[in-house]
Amino acid sequence: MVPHRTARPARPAPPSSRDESPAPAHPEGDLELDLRKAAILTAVVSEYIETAEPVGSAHITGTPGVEVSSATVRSDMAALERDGYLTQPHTSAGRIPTDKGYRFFVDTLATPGTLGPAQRQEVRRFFAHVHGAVEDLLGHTSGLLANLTDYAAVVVGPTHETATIRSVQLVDLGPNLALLVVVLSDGAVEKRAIELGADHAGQIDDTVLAAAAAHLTAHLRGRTLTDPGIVPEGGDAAFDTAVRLGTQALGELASAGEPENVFVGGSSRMASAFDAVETVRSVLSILEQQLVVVELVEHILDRGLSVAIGSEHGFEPLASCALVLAPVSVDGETAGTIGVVGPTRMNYPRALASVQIVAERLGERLAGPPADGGDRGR
Amino acid sequence: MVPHRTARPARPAPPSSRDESPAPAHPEGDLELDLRKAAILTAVVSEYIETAEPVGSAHITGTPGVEVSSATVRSDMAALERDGYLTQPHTSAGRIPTDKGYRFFVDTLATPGTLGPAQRQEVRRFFAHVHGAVEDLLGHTSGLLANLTDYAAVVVGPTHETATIRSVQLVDLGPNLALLVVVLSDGAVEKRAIELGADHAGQIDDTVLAAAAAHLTAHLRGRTLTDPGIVPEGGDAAFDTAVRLGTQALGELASAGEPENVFVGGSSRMASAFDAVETVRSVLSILEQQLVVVELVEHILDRGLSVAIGSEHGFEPLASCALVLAPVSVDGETAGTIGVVGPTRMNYPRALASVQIVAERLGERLAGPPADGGDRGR
DNA sequence: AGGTAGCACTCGGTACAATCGAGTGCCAGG
DNA sequence: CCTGGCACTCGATTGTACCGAGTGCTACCT
Repeated sequence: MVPHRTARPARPAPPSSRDESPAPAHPEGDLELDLRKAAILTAVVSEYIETAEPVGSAHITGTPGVEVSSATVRSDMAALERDGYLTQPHTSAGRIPTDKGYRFFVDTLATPGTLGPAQRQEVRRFFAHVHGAVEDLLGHTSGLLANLTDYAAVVVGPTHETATIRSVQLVDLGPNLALLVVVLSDGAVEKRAIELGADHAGQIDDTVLAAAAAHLTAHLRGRTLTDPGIVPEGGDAAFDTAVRLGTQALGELASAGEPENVFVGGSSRMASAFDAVETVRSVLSILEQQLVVVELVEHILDRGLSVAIGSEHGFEPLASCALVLAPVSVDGETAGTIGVVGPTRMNYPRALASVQIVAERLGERLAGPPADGGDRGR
Repeated sequence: MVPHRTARPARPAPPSSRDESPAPAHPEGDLELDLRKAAILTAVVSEYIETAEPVGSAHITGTPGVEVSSATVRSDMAALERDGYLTQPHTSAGRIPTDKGYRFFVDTLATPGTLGPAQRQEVRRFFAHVHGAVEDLLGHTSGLLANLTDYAAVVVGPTHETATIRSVQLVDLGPNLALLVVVLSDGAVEKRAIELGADHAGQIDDTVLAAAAAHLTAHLRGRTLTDPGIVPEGGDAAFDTAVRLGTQALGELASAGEPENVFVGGSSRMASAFDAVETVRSVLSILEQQLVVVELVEHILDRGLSVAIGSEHGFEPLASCALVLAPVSVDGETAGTIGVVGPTRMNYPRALASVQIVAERLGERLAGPPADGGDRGR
């Protein structure tokens, strides 16, 4: 129920890195961070997320849990740096968090953050007013999420792998051209053009197409696209040809690398997220490759993470990015994923809160279209 | 056949701006540019497109048509500046072209430029290998065009306004849910979910749906989505309900602001096109709003332009951009538009050449799917 | 022992002046 | 009408000094 806490094993720190630590064996957390160190680290991360500037020891004295002098903070910061939670861009500058530092911050986050009333309102209005096909809904959702978080948002729709065929239709489109239209149980509609070829010209008319379509529907209903089974022939020549062409088109459709409906919204926001133009360009170009995005998202989820920070996802071109993901569940089943992509110094609390609430609402919406009438949900 | 030459009236210069000109009445072109001035302007534009730096008088002495000293060039440049073709970023800097300067450059361009063999090869390979539905083809085409030009590319597919209905189908999707699937004559497939409502539960089964669909098809075939006409009722209650719900969904479908299938590719390339991050951000955010893009493109075409430079399109947020467009014609009819969006200092020759060839090939492809077999076209 | 105050040190950023040089406008002379 | 020459402009570059935020270390305090 708390998707931002990642399912990583309890001991993230490699044991070999501790022998340097001057800290004595505390009675409390074994090799977890000192309470104060934790507070300091949290403060540094928060501050850096906000200001994007290296934060010095003096800046965080006085924040809750850090009622000590700057000198003490300094020594703790040095320790945190030794342990890999912080870095210095250069000597005599403040510290900035490492990926590991962000990780700690996210993992110890008490609450995923809450949205402001304006944001909540936006979400409510969105789901009250949005309409149209599922594809459009998903597309617009990516826009919503981008708006809420001010980062790029991705929405990966459900794959049709488990969806079964509900109907097959063949529509005449003119000379020698027909269209195969397949409706799947999840409401998706796939289509593919079929060339009849000059040799069957005239033989295959509307009647034949309709008969062949009925035949295909009868035999394919309930099967999946990827494993349609075999459709027997058994009519006259024209009929069999139509069936054969239809089956063939169906096969091509299944193998034609489904686009895995994925929507990336708000990528323009990456422009302000980084200062180096080259970084912006490369990140944008990654986001354009929807296939890569899908793979990345699935790779991250496979590893059991819902937040992947910088190097954690192991995808070099996005090393300066973090992803916050959440599955969308419909009736208990996972029906896609949504998430945001931002700089590693992203506002995690807000991102987590936004992703969580949108995932939830989207799930509800996908489960049952809006109860007509009262649109002031919940 | 030469789409880059715009259809603007012959005399772009307002007559009032000439009385300042010290140049005597030339016997040749009345108030067209001096031959040498034209050469100089062209040289400045070319140079600036290449280097992105203000070009000084000395840089272009010696280029064809400009066999004079730098001093002469200077005085001509001053005149060109007075006439609004060039500007100086600041005193004692070189000149950069104004929108009007680019316009002249484009209008007097002898040839739209030719692509390198590598590019030609890329186009050929693309159209030889691409496959799948029209939507995918258009989407990939935007990627191709972005690759060729190194700018963002837009592909606007044909609207379905004139397409007629070929088939209407109603598919049962589970409890109280059905799907309306409409196939149009241009091969497009539209769909919309229909809620049957609890009160008809059980009454409307597969058989009723099929009958209603056949009824709808019979009466709607050949009509357009926007003007479907009236479908008579005339069966039992369940049948009529199904027909009514279907008609209603059809109406919603038509009015539900068709997404006007539009594809924007390669927007990441805008990151390198401008130096100001803010410009990048705003341009990208425009490109994300497909509706705006479509309107802009149509607005430009309506004005008879195929190249819109900076202020010419009158769209403030893209004032620093130029668009190069070309219609895609299929069997003599316009079936969409493709184009590129880049900085005003874009490589017009290459952009024009790329847009032209891709538009042509895309048209051919849309007219008739690939002649199976020999894919070494033309 | 852990925290603190103090201190020397580092080093990026800024401010300022000097200089450079690309480029201009103008003018007198071919 | 073009050209060479010249004074001038002004952004960019370089060098220098300096400021100050921030650090690490150590002696000292509780």
